[in-house]
Amino acid sequence: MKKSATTQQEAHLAALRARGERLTPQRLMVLDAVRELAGHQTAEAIHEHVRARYPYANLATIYRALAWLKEQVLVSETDLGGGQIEYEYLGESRHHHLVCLRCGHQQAFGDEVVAPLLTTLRERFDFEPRIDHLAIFGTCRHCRAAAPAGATG
Amino acid sequence: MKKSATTQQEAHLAALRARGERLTPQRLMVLDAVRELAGHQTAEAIHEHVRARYPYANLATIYRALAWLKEQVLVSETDLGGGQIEYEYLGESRHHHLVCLRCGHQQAFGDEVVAPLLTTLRERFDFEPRIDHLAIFGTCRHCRAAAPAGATG
DNA sequence: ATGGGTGCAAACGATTTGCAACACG
DNA sequence: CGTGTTGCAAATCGTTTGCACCCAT
Repeated sequence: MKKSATTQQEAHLAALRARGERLTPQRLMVLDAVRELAGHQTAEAIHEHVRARYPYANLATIYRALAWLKEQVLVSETDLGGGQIEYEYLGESRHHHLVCLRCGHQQAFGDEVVAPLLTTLRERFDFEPRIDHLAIFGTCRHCRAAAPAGATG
Repeated sequence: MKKSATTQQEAHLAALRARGERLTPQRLMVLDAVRELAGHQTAEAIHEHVRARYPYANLATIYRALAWLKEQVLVSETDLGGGQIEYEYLGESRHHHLVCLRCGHQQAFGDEVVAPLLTTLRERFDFEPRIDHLAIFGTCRHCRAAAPAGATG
């Protein structure tokens, strides 16, 4: 019997309130935006989305809300090297991405693929990893087929 | 019979020359700097190091040389989130780092720990990963012991 | 001569911050 | 009521770029 994502979410938010954290409208709007947009989003894209309903929304506030949401493990922050940081909603299930260096194609994969690595790190180094999102660069299947190995750039 | 790192290096450089790549003094100096400094270094630190011998060295050139060295897989680029990109010499053996979110402590670990993950990605997604350096954040053994789990920030 | 590399200085632009007014708990 | 948050605008600062000159091929 698995609770729905929404219920889970509500519980999470309630816990935050109980901890005395401030769930301001702006923060909630940013959370909604990240959830609705889905996938990696830039601060600016999130800003636009929020602006649609709340025109006074300020970019600085978006950044501050995202930083806070990241602390609360509700949002992940990833730098795909595009000069802009990307944010993503963290639902119940973590997932990661394979990014092709040639064509830019992105493919998601589940957290279970990374789980063994995490276990190893815990056992061998007594280190508790906190991997919210992993971006692994390389060459996708299409580009592998299209060109001989070796060249990466 | 394993060749020395230096010989290996020379072979690599010779191969570049053969390919028609330009091994300018500046690029060589940057390569040396990264190798001598060891560990993650910022562009500025590398700049300082090179400057000691070649006062005319320019930051912009350092950046351009680093970008080139990265393409040649002689140097890795990592963003540890400190607002500055860090560069590291890529010797024969890859290694990665565990970074503690609390105390900032860094611990290196060998590529063999990551190897199984790479294999999985290859087999399951036909994706050829190119992981020059991985920075995994989390809580180190000391901080784990010092404080109860849960809190990450 | 020709294409690329370098030095210099100026531009860039995503993110951060100071401050006063304001809202939440 | 007091501490934390927001909005606004300006600052920050690591990195990139335009351009003229120089080098190696």
